[in-house]
Amino acid sequence: MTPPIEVAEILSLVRASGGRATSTRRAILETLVAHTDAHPTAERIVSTVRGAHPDIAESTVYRFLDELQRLGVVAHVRLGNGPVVYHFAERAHHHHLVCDGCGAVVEVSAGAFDALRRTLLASHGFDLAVSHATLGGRCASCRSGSAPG
Amino acid sequence: MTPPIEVAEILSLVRASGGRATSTRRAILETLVAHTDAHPTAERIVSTVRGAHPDIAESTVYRFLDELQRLGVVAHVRLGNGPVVYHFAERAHHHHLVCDGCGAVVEVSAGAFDALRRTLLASHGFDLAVSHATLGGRCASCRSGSAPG
DNA sequence: TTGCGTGCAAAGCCTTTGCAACGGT
DNA sequence: ACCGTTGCAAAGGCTTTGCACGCAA
Repeated sequence: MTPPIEVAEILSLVRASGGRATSTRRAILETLVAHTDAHPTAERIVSTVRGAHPDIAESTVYRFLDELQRLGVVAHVRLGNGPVVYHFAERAHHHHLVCDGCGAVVEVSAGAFDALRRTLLASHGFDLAVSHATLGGRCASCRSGSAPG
Repeated sequence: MTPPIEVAEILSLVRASGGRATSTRRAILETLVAHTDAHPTAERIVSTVRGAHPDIAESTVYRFLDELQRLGVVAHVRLGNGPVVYHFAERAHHHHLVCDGCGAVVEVSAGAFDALRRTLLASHGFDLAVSHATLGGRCASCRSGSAPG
């Protein structure tokens, strides 16, 4: 039930779900693995993959990322107002705090959310994703200053 | 420090910050007050305001909502993939759970977040907004069924 | 009178869609 | 051979921007 994070395993999962393991998809996955600790946008993924596949289309990346998301392999997150960023669902044991004042993004380990997660499951039957939260608020430095951005 | 939720008070706040109290702005605020318990999009606000101001431009609404957000009067929230929705910051004592499977939006009272809020403040100096959270996960009905959307 | 606010129209950013050719199984 | 996948290009949804006129303070 735990989605894999190795290229070969993910491609097996794709095949098992009726999809096909193409070289383009392998290249996209390799890029994602290389960015495991970052939060690449679709555009960033495209330009990295172009190293190996110069003709890859943006739409291909969007479509495959969508499928990976459906399979539970990756999650997409909105940080601030920019484009969506992607990351492996299993690898991302953190959530994001986005400052309303300056737009800074702070990562918090998912452990801080354990209690909340249990609460939401009990009260609303809602299973909070370990990887998928973006919370607004005001960061330490914006709070010490006075005015909003 | 608590932002007001009455039209006249908000317009005073706008003036105090160097802005001007125009009839267009009054109409936008009245629309927001009328939608206090909903989550209107910019488009919804525009079409409602057109009742009183047929020629109001979308850009005017976006610009004023931006300013209200800077003043801390309203917050904007992303629910799912659609357009941003707006609401009064003070009135919204709830957060949003968005189901990754079916897109359903569940509201949770902010009280459930009190413990988390204290934790984040202590550990990261981050002041979680009472009104600004959107959490991903899987809702009760999608969990009882088996497959994702 | 000063300069912010406004409508209009156009551009912008990110993402999705249609379609014919391609390629995995 | 079948059918999912791809590149290309165009459209799409939502939001922002430029500019000249109008109006609040």
